[in-house]
Amino acid sequence: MTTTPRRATGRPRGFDADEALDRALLVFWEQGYEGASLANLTEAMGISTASMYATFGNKEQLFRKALERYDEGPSAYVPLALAEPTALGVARALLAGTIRTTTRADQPHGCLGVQGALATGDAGREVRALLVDWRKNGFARIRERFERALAEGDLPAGTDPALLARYIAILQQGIAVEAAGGVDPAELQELADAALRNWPLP
Amino acid sequence: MTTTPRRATGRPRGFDADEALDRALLVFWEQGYEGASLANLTEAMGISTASMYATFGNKEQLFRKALERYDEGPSAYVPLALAEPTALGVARALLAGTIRTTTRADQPHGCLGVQGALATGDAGREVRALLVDWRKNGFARIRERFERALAEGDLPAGTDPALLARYIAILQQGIAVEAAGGVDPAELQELADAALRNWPLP
DNA sequence: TCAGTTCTAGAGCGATCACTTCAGAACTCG
DNA sequence: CGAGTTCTGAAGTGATCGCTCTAGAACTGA
Repeated sequence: MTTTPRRATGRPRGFDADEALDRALLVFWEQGYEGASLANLTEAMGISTASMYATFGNKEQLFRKALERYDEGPSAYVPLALAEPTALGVARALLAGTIRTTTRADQPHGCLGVQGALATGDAGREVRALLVDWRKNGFARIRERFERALAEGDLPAGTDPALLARYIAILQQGIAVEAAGGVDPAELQELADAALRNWPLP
Repeated sequence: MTTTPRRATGRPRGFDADEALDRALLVFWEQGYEGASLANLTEAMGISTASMYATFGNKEQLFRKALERYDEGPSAYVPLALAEPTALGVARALLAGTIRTTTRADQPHGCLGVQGALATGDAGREVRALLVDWRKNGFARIRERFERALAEGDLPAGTDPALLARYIAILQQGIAVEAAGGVDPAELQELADAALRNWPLP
């Protein structure tokens, strides 16, 4: 479904493509696009390189699909947060979701969209650009949500929605870097609370 | 001086070690530790691999020395900022310095201490840990400065210096990620001003 | 001048990189 | 059943990885 549409004929695939993708996601998340070798990936996925190429195309396309899984799974808190009724509620939910996702014990720490390919050599140039767009898109969705909040009177007149959105995005990314370094989630949550203490109320 | 003490005898080195290090720094900064290949590095440095190994040891030690150069050069604003007379002045100078350093047109965008090795494969594990320590140390210096400010009455009683330091560190790292994505420095400066608008004054 | 020392260009090391090939296994359909 | 299709394990592709070796160049001190 999320990968290749199955044909009715021929030898059936000997593995679950979505499950293999989830395992690849964990490898990319922890080691980054360039740091994750095909040997690492296929070993974690439990399949041969031939199966990987037949199913996913190549390493870059595997990463793109892993990023989509990241959106559907670990990053699924974002649309839920944006649906919160108030701008402050949105901000709170975004930061709490970021902290939860970047510090979970059973997952790599940090954010795939940040550490997946922040600086790369030539081989990673396109994936690097992909993640720049991914982060830009995240910012744009927050900005649009705050623009709506402003129009609805949920933010005081004169508030700059883009500036506020940039504030949240920067806090998210800063939190992701801290989380990658192993900082305690409780401390990050304390910080998130403090960072929203002077939120502009209508 | 910063590298190998010169002997009086033998064939003299045919290049300036510090200048070569500066060029290596730029490559690591842009491509990250794993993304920068020895071929990239030595080509930028203008020397052979044999000269690189004789002078700097190996790739990891080259990175460690490049990070020291980073502290002395692009990151030299930090001790100056910490020497500002007030806590608010410290915070302002740290954010302004971060923005300046991570967005200069003649340098790679972003921060070496963040994007040099945020997520790596096995080969980059030690450099990754090195940068975690580098960031931890940066945070600790800010925290200590704010503890002093609290003792001096430059921050209101009851203020948590560690929390405030974490706030600055997270803003710095978030700014670094945004800068790596090409965000306009003017917008980042606007954000920095806004983020300090509710600073706790004594 | 010449012995002693250090540096460097070029070739080359085994290992690993992303990726491909191919023979045969495992299925569906008629 | 056999024909047709698809998947997979193993072996192997050229390129590049970080790193080393060696011959000789370039210096100093005696």
